[in-house]
Amino acid sequence: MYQYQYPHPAVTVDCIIFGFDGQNLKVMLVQRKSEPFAKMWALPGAFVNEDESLESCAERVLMKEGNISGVYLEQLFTFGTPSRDPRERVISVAYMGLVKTADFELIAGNDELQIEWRDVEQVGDLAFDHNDILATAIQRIRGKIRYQPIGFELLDSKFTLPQLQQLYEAILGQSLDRRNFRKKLLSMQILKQLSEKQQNVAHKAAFYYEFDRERYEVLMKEGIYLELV
Amino acid sequence: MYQYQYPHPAVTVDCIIFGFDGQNLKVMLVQRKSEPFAKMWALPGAFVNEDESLESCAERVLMKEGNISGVYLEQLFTFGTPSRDPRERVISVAYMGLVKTADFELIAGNDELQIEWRDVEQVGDLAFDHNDILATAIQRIRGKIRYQPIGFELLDSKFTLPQLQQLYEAILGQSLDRRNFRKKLLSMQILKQLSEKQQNVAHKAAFYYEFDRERYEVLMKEGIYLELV
DNA sequence: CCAAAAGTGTTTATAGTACACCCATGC
DNA sequence: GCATGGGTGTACTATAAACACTTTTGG
Repeated sequence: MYQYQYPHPAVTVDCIIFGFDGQNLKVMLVQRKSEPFAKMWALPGAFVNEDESLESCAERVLMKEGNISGVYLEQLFTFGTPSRDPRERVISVAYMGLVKTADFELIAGNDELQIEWRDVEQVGDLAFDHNDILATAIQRIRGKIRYQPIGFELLDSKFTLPQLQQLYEAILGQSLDRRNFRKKLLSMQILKQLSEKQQNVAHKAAFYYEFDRERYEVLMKEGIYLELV
Repeated sequence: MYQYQYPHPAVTVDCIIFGFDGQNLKVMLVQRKSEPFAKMWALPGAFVNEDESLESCAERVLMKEGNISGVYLEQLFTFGTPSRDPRERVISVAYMGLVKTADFELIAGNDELQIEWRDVEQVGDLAFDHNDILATAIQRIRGKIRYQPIGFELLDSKFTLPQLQQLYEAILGQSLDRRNFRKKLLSMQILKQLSEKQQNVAHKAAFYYEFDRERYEVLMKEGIYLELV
């Protein structure tokens, strides 16, 4: 038993993990085994341990659900409505993660019946206030992808420009002009073209590119403001 | 005594309240009466009550320190490094507030020796990790003022364009061209010019303007993206 | 040779930037 | 009449937006 002089809320970290399958933006969901909200789908999360930072807690969740580490993570928002959990006062710090789905091995935790990637447009009613959390995350990724090179976190390290454009279109929910998209992305010089091309495609093969992180860091140090789309 | 089966951290809300004195951007600081960090300056804050939302807690802090309500508040970030408070694990949800200093009556709380507006450039060492929190807030306001009409929250409802420009220059830490600044702000049509002018100034009197909130909301509904500076 | 998707340039419109002089007011 | 700060317009540059045809590949 843990005793305190004043009431202390429980604190969890809930994770919105976005992935991309080449067509649509996906989010990782788990199906709860126990009450409250048994059998409902929810965002993966964990209670924060006593000596663990919030970010480490998010990393622990990723390790638990998919045996993965070292991915892009950012704090999203903290949800603290007193009634958001029927058991007790629970404050949830939400983290947004961007991963390559291929690197992830989905492993349902002990409290979970299933785990899966779900299209962000086909998420039904989630447990707790997780629909609100997801909505906040979608808003964040839509805003951020325009001026920070976070899209690359969702693709393999080698990707074609049409794949990158498809990702932007899926996230923004609108189509973009191919010529203008290429012109803009290439003009910032944060992409390295490889000599390698796509193989076995029934049309002209696209070149692969890589994100040039060093070049990007140089631009950031110079205080250059990117507007990617 | 409050008992829990698992350890629960304490949760506080700390507030970064920005004000503007016509020249420089100010932040509200309180001087701590007791340990830890006795006599040091800190951001005003409070422990979150059991049945209070995070936002209500921030509002309570504002009411306590300055008997004010109904001001602009937004959640900034949650700071949760395990060692950030030497007493016990304390997670702090930071809120940023923008106020008109004239509306505020500074009232030192029971735990506080003093309370004052301090120039953001002249804040020394603060208690806890409050220098980090302040740095995050300055970054946020600098980013946000470029595309959201939050500057008006720091000025009287009637203001002149040179006053508004002075505010932008203070926040961004750079000077702006007067003609271009006026052109841009006026072109978005979110300012209403009043017939009234400045009085008793030893130079040409400037016209007063008001922020046109209804017009702004219409623009937002149309999905128009403003870039104010 | 056909279908499918990749690659490519130019023109036009819009927005940003740089810059200097006259005007109104109080003392 | 002088010092102080308010108000204004134009030319130039850079960026954004619109738009159609040719190329490569597998089947």
